[in-house]
Amino acid sequence: MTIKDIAALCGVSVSTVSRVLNNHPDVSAQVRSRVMEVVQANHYIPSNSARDLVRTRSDAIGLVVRGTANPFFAEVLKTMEAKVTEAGYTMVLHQIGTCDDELQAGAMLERDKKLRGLLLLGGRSDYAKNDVAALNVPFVCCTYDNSYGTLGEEEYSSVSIDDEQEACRAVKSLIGKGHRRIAALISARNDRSISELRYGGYRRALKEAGIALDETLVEETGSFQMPEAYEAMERLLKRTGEFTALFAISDAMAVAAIKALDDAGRRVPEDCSVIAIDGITMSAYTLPTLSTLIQPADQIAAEAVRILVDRIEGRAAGRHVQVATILRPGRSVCVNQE
Amino acid sequence: MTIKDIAALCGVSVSTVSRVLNNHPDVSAQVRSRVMEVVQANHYIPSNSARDLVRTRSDAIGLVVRGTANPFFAEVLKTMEAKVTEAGYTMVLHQIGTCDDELQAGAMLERDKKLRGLLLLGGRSDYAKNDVAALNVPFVCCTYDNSYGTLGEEEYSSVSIDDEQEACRAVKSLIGKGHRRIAALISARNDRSISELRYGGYRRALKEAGIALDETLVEETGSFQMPEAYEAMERLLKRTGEFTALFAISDAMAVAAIKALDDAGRRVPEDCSVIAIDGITMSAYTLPTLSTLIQPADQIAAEAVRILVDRIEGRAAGRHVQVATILRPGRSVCVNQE
DNA sequence: CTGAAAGCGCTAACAC
DNA sequence: GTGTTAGCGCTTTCAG
Repeated sequence: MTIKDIAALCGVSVSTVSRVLNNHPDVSAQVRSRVMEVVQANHYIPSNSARDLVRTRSDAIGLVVRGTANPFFAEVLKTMEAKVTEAGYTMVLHQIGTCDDELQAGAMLERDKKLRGLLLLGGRSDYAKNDVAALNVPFVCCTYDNSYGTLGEEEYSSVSIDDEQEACRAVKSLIGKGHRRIAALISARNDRSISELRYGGYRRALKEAGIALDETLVEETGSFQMPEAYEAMERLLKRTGEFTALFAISDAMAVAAIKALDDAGRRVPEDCSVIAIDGITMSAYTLPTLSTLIQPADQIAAEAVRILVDRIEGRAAGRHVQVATILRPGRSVCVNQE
Repeated sequence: MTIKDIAALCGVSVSTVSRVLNNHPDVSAQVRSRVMEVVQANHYIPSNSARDLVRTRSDAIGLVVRGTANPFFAEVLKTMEAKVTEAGYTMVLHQIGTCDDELQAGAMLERDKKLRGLLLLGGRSDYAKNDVAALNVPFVCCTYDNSYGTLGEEEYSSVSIDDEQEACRAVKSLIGKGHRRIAALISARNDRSISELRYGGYRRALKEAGIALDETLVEETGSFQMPEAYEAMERLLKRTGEFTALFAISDAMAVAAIKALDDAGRRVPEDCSVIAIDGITMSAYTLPTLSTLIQPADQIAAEAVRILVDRIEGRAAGRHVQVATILRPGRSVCVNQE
């Protein structure tokens, strides 16, 4: 069933049907309702392929989300959609796996949907010039920047927290409570991304407090998932129990770690304080509720859309915003009782 | 940059470029490598719109996921993708919000991507004949069926748990532990879907045990989210504390309820046992770990793909599979101690 | 092995 | 207010 069939069924031309379908004003009410009738009756749906192909320009902003599982992204996504609409654009969402390439996905979307701009939610922090050359519209990296890449400041935009700084802050808050033997649960020491950055913050906090780094207190999970975090914590506990606090680089990892501690007979926070970074909804409802530095999802989303729209409309060049986290005090941290 | 530009740049025709791009064998190695070179250098990406438009048939199976937030779906999705590939098809994923219409989204996808079949993950349980008339390929409803609809058995396929039966089983397990005053945390009494079905199972379990239904022990959350579940639990606790166990229709709701109970000074399971249905990863890592009936994600996914492929290849008519849940014993249930 | 040409279904001028 | 028609970028016969 094509627009041609509908036109024939109605005894009008394809352009008239097209006009009705696209809410153009210059169609008589009579013809309009007749066309709508036939469209409904035949369950006719216009082909987006054909539409996208013929349209030379759109008001669409693309959003490529890398990592469906990340619950934090769901919250950002919601606000982004609202802000994009508010700015008079439409949003095209595209989710990809953690293993997929967000730049390639973005380039594809740009091509197909004739995007005006691109929002990248989660991605690599090591873009080279040639990587982003595939993109011909402004883009904003959300929740990450280009710490390990070779892009110039002007060549991209970003909105994120200062991962190194915030991790440092989290660990220092532990130190402030009298903890000196602080374990770290990270994804990987050198993932050229979030984990590496936050691990760097952990190391700096220790250093600035005059505490020597003890690598036996650091465990890598290899992922951001709960099962792997639980297992990593088991390994750590098997190796050494000599710590009074734990810094986890994400909420989900922290929650799994608390369970591992509990299973090993160590109470949280009495026997081990736990702090993390993220601030997802879930960790506010687990017991004990998690103390964490929350990434302000709404602010990140709003800022990202604002920057992108400004760029699209020619009001700005590459801009980089770092938003501050907010401490959400839970019940997982207490003063060192040793 | 179009295929024409690439052709011009290479000094060949568009058909040759097309052949290279689609891995057709009849192109000389020399020309092939030259074309690839130019494609890479120019970051050329073929237009999917144009491709989809011209292609009359594909090997694609569409997957429409309704409700990004649902962590259970993420697990099903993964297995589905593997099984679809294994069967020699490609998968096209499309995520929509809880408020969107999965049939419309599916019809659109079918049209655009020339689908051979459709997998619907999460959806309404009350389709009428006219609703599904928009679909021209076989489809399988996953995690739900048509309990409240008017479809004939032959008109669709489904893979799900028996929500009423499993809820009944969950509540009976509570009764078996000596509980008689059992509260229920549901989404809505009459959502014509999961919540209504599971609430029905709750009522039947009570009835068959000779326990009168006490509506004051039933609270509606209006959603499946944790904050709403927490608040609903607060309302319930404010109204009455006279229950020794709680049945929640989902894991996430149960975890939030446990937190509400804890905040109200009631220990789980000592003061109140809690059981739910779902079996998401998260609830195995909260404290106390949740006792729940797990929906076997892998089995649902595998079964759904098998049914769909059978239908596509003409080996079967509408088929309906109900998979059994598996009890995952946690620490949230104990014998009634009153 | 390679090229020319016919559409896929639709929108948007441009006529009437 | 309505119809005619030229492409959008691509794949795919069909020739050579």
